[in-house]
Amino acid sequence: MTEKKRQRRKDARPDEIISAALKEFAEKGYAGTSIGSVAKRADIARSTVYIYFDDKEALIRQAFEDRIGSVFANLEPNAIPNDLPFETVFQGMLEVFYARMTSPENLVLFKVLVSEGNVFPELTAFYHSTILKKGEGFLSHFISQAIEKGEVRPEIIHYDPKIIVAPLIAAAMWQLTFQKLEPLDLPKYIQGHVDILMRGILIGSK
Amino acid sequence: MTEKKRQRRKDARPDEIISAALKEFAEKGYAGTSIGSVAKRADIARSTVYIYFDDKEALIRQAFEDRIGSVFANLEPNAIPNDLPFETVFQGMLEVFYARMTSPENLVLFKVLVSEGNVFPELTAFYHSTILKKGEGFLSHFISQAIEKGEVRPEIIHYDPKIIVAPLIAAAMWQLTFQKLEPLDLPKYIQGHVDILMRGILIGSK
DNA sequence: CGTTTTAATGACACTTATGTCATTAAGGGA
DNA sequence: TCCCTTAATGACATAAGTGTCATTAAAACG
Repeated sequence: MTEKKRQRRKDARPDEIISAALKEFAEKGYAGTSIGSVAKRADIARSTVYIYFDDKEALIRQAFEDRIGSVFANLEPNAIPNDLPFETVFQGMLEVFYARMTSPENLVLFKVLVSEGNVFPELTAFYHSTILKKGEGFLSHFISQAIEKGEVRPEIIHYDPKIIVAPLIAAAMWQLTFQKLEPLDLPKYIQGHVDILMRGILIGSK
Repeated sequence: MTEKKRQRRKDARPDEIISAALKEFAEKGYAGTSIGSVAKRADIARSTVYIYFDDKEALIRQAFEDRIGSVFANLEPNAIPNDLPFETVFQGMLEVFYARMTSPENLVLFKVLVSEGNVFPELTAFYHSTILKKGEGFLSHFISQAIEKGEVRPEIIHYDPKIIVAPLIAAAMWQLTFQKLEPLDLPKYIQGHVDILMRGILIGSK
């Protein structure tokens, strides 16, 4: 059996606890997770958790604040290359979005959001403004550029931009719920998304 | 205050309890709901619930079995009119799907599924085979017909059919989570879905 | 090396939920 | 109308989780 020795690591603890918590949340859901199980997973005493977090609510709050950034980190609207055809750039962009949205890291947050959105409206609002609005802004900007350059039908700007990325949201949803049962063939799925969408929004069909 | 009098209603109880449970689940989530709160909502004693259901798990199981049917009830592939243009029929079909998928009844099941899918894999499997596979089959059949009639590009059959209805799943997802914050303009959303999709999959663009 | 600080712990009191069961009374049949 | 079946209830025992606090010991410091 592994001998245990107390360790004092004030700085590292919070992050370790959050990581452990997110793993638990992914498995049992937020409401189904006890502080005790988080502590066990982090390999510390239950009461130690209370040194760093007031309660489970503070834990999920902090988790959102800490981890939500990674989803859209390092995405700069200005970084979009202006000389390549829309379709090429768009596909590249989508691939990044898909990878990030379907990452285990983001899927947990997503899952907690769906389950506990009613209970913690601030989390919903936070995710909405941080991830979705940012993504939507990024997307709109990008589409506008393409319209100006005459590549995309101008009417498109009047549609709900969510339509454009709906398959992305659906994919996250799907992976979250049915991955084990029938995992998505993501590259193929993306290809379908891009093909149909491009024909749907580009000026002049192939 | 309302005077209470015991009532013996063996036949009606199970359904009343399930209804109360689903309302609770919608508000607090499955894991966050106690048998006590369900009983209170159904206006009966807590122990009465145990007469009809072994435990909370039995309750959600029964709820799925009872209520899942309504989503795709009365949908017959053969009932699809064969003489109207694909776009017209498809839009009509989508409208029905949207209405059913975003109904509160279905959204609760959906929510429970996302939150508790890991904990109760059978529920996931049940929903998958009952709702999704059925919907997918229905859709594929419909698309095939349209391809045969020369209305839809034949390549479409090779795509993941989920792409076609992804905006539908995304819409359910959205309503479930962000309805209060930023409700979908469903008719407009559907219009966007249909427009882009039709241009994307029909033979010859407008 | 001895002292001091404080992170970490285990035990305690408390709250909330579960599942069972003997008791009660609704209401249909004789 | 009275009785008898059994649906419904309230009370009980048990289990699981919460948050607090005095005690312990790691490790930084002089």
